[in-house]
Formats: sequence, C-alpha cells, structure tokens
Amino acid sequence: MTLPSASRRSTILEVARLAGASKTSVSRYFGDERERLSPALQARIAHAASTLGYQPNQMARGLKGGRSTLIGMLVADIRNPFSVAITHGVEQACRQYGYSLLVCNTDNDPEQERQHLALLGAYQVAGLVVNAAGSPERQLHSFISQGTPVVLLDREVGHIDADVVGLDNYLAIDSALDHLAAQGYQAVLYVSEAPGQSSTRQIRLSRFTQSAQQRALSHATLLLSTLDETDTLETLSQFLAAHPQHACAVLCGNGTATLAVTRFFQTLGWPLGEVGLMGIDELDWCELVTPGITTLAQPTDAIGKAAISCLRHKIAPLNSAQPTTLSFAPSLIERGSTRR
Amino acid sequence: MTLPSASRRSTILEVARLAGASKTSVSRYFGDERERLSPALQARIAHAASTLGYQPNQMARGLKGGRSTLIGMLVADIRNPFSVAITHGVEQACRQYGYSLLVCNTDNDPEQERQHLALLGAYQVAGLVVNAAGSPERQLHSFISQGTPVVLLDREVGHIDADVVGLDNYLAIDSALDHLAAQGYQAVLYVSEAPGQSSTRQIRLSRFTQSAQQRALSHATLLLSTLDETDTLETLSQFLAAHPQHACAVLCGNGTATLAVTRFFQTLGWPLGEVGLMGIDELDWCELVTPGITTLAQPTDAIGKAAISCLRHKIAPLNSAQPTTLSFAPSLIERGSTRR
DNA sequence: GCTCAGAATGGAAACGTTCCCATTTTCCAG
DNA sequence: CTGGAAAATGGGAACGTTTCCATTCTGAGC
Repeated sequence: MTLPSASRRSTILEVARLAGASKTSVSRYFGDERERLSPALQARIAHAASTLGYQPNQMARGLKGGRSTLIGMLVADIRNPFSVAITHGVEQACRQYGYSLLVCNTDNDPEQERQHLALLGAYQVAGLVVNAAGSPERQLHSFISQGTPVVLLDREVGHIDADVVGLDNYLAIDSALDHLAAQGYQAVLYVSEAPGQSSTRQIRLSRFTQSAQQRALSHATLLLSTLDETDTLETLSQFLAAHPQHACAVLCGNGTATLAVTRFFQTLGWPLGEVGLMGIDELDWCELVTPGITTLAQPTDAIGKAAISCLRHKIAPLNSAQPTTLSFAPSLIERGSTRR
Repeated sequence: MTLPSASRRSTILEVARLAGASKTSVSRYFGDERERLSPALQARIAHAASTLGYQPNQMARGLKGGRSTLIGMLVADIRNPFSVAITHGVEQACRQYGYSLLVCNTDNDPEQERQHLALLGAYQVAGLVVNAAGSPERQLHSFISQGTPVVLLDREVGHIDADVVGLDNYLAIDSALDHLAAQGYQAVLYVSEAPGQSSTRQIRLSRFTQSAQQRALSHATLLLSTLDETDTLETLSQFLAAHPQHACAVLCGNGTATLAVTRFFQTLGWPLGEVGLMGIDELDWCELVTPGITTLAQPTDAIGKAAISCLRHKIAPLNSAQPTTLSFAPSLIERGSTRR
C-alpha cells in the first residue's frame, strides 16, 4: 500500500474515477457490501484506492449515517491505576471491533463530566462507557433515548436503563473478611474514601459493617478525608489501642486507601504485619513493601472487555435486551501483611 | 438550559425556524461571529436553542470545515504511570482550549500504531501528540504535509518536522550522577529497558556511559530483558561483587526499571540503602519501600500542557514556525536509598 | 427626500459519504 | 432465441454544517 504523497486527502470520487467505477461501488467496497461487487471491479477499486492512499472520511460517514465509530469513555480519575487498567481493557476491545476510544477524564468533577458528555453527544458516539463522577442521570437518559447504549462501569447511577459492569462488591468484602477471620484476626477497621456518589464505595462500606457483624468481629470504619490527617491518625491509633494488639487488621476499600494507610503505618512506625493490612485493588508495589500487602485483585481487563461487549450487543440490532449487571469475582493475592 | 427530551437530536434548521431566523444566523451564533448579530436576534436564537437543547453536530462541522476539534494522542504504553501522568496534563490542556482527546494506546506495537494513525487521519484530527512506539515517519509526514501539526512526546522520530517535548535527558543523567557522586558512591550500574526505537532510552544510556567516564566512576550498564531473569540477577550480583560493597549504586532509567530492580533487590535479599538505588520517574510507592527510593521526578503536567501549547501555536495561523525542542528539567527527590 | 456605505440577514452550494432506486448486464429455463 | 429474474452497477438526494455572495435594512450626509 502506497501512502498518499498528495497534500490533500483523496475522496471517494477520485478513487471512483481512477478505477472507472461509480462512487456507489467504491462506497460498497469500503462498506460491508464488498462481496456484491464482481471480482474484477473489486480489484480495480483496490488498486485505485491504494494508489491514492484513499481512506474513507469518518466525518462524512458519521454525518451520513448518524453514527460514528467512536466510543466515548468517561473516567472519574485517570490517574488511578485501577481506572487505567480498565481503560486498557476497554481500549483493546474497542480496537478489536473497529471502534476508537474517546477517553474523557473528569477528575471527579461533575461539571467537567457534564461538559464532556455534551461533547460526546455532539460527536455522535456509538456507545458510552461511564465511570461516573456525579449523577448525570438526565444526560445519560438523553443518550439512551436517542438509542446510544450506555454501560456503567464500577459505579451505578440513579435509575438508568443501562448495563452495569464491575466487581462483585458483596463477594469482595465477604472474601476479605473470610480471609482475615481465617487468619485469626478478631478486630477489623475498614478504611475508605468518602463514599459520596460512588455506589461501589457505599456498598462496600455498608456490606463491611453488616458482614463483620455476622462474623462477630469487632469492627469500625474510617473515612479518609484529605483535610485533617491528624484526626485520621488518631482514629487509627485508638482503634488499635482498643483491641488486642496482634488481632487487629485494617481493610482498605480501594487502592487509594491502601496507599494512604500504608503511609500512615509508616508515620506511626507500625511495622507491616504487626497489625494486619489488606486492600481491595492490586497495585504494582504491594509486593514490594515488606512483607508484601495482601490484596483482592480485580480482573480489570475482563471488566473492560465486558463493558464493550455489552455495548456491542446493544448497538447491533435494535434489540432492547434487559439491562444486565455483570459482577466479577476478585482474586485473593495473599502476602505477608495478613500472616500471623 | 433545558435538556432535549426529544428522541432525536435537533438541527440548526429547527432552531432557525423556532427563532424565526435563517440557519446562517444560527450558524453564526454558534460559530465565532456571534457579535455580528443584533442583540435581538441573538436573544431569540439563544432561547430557541436552549428550548430545543440544540448542540452543533461536530461531524457536520468537521466535514464542512475539513477539520475537527479532536486532538489525537498516541501513547506507547498507557499502563505506565509516567504516560498516564502526561496524558492527564494533555487532557487538561485540551479541555481548556475546547479540544477533545482521542487517546490511542499502542502497547508498544508498531502495527497498532500504524492502524491508529490511519484512523486518526480519517477523523481529521486538528493535531497529533505522539509518544511513538515505532518509527512511523511516513505517516507522520503525511499528516504534516496535510497541515496537521504534530508534537513528539518524550521520543523523537526519524527526521520529522515536528516539535519535541520532553525531559532534558542529558541534564537528568548528569543530575543523577552528580547526586550519586556527591553521596560518595564510586561505582554505578545503569539499568534500562532495551532502547529499541526509543530515543530517550538511547540518549540516557549513552549519556550515562559518557558522563560516568568523565566523573571517573566505575560503571556498567544492564539491559532488562523480559526473558532470562536469572541472567539479569547474575549480572547484578557480579557488578556488586566486583566493587567495594558500600560504594555501589544502581541507577534506573525509568519507572519500569526501578520496579524491576527493586524486585531484584528483594529476591537477592539486599536491603535497600546497603547498595544505593536511584530512579528516573517518581512513583507513588517510592517513598513507601523503606527507606524510600531517591528519584528524579519529571514535571509531567507541564510537559503535557506544553505539548498542547505547541500544537495550538501551529494550528491557529498558517505559520510555519521552526520546530522547537522543549526540554524540561527533572527535580530531585532525595530519600534513604542513596543515603550512606 | 435621495444616495450610498455599512450593518444585518438570508439563500444556496459544497463538504464526502451512504443508500434508495433505477438502469444495465448476465444467464438460465422454456 | 427469448423472456425475465437475479446480479452488478450507477445516479442523485440527503445528512447538518459553513461560507460565499446577494439582498434588505439602517441612518448619515447632502
């Protein structure tokens, strides 16, 4: 295939002329009706197209068809390794099916989320993968009612007629507590970022209390706030003081919490493993801080791919399949931080 | 502003009708000729548009204008925290100037890179930010000759008429060696991923040798290969054995190398700080592995923003400003791993 | 009151596709 | 042969904008 040396992108009409065919035929060739063309014509078009370095203009396609081959993705925090891992899975799946990914980071700001959604609409995305920051119900509704499928990632949003893909949060909390209990811990502190609008954080938090109660574990929860660090440190120390030293463990609700807590442990001078530590989300460095931090890893690639797979099912036919919730199981990675 | 309840996106014509104006006027209102319209007309259009929830169709705009408000970004490895940090900066800058970011991850695969570039072309991106995996010179040339500005991020590519934005690699290596020498280390091993097509890796590597020589340091280099880990471990041990124990340091060429080497240190049972360790790229966990790893942090946000700023300067007028190279200085974050 | 410049507005073509329809070609049964 | 269905191909309108150009309107200068 020769690349275009021209300074202007060639059009379907030029290809048609060079191939001695009509633009309709060329359009068919590049669309999905190639087999309707005689082999001879196909060959001529192929040759002409590669001579000119022709490539269909996606803008024109999108305009005519009312739909692009773009998939929009809203990410609440692109610097979170977990989000990145999911994005990677989504991207792979997109490419596999011929879509391009328009990634929008909202930095957890509902206003940015609103703006980005508006733009994605203007680009007539074929589907939307949303890891919501706020509760953009109205906007999402308007996508759905226009026939653009939406998949919610990790976080649910109000009452939206969309698939939800993410970790099985109940199972995750239960598995974590199972593990901690099996290791003989008798008191567990759950540390989480402020739940805010995040359904995942809410569910994990409430499930923790419920599930810890069932297991007759001493328990408490601690919400991280960026503000009063001293406060947080104190709560942490108090919890420890109130329980038999070696039977205490801290469970972190996500990677950010794990990072914060690990820092606190260092500040307080608690060696890891003395007090148990476990986190949801696997991170590069969890095996590096001796003796390693036990984690519950999410199948990020699978989650990302599942999201796109959901979209595809809704894009293809006008089927109005019932919205599903796909919950994935975490896998336990056991390390020194919960070994007694 | 009321949101559209209609199931179909409204068009400029509908707004025009409702406002009792022509589509030309509506177009002017949403383009950059709003002030040409009388206040009365502006008001009518504003009202009509918000009633209908109108938003200009970007596809149509792109088609007519021959240019979208999309900026394409090619990332060699989106799972690398450094890339993510840069992407974040780029994204912020894009939003600030009204562009949307089309992020394409190539997973360091030239073939994927080729495909993505072709697609970005088809979407008529207004500019291109490229963190190259291979050497897509021809494709990049074709963008440039079509008037689409290109900025190279962190990695140069063949002979391309484009701006280059990234870390000042010479300065980085020199700073690192300055620091290590100042701490009294006499032998330094440089560990890097295989340079391959990456100009940055090449430069850092060769500069290391050159600069270490100048300083009369004992030195050697080690290329990480994913294959024979045992081999790598052996080289590491040998280097250590060949030099006075406490005067040895390892310098890592990027975050990935730092991660790998830290793992090796653990495998070999070398406590951090016994042998010095320093890395280019700051990572979340560098302060966590006791006694902390000394790093050279890149100003990632600034780099990202600079990239977009370069693009803007070339997009606006048809100016053919000479390609620039913007090199940023790293900042030293000193921790226990290089304290003797 | 008339002319005319300039402001304000509108009509229509064009951007590069897709897709409905119409036309031409092929080829097989009768 | 020939009629006619099926296959192959082409013409042209439409998608929602922008933009060139034409038209209408306004008010200042005479």
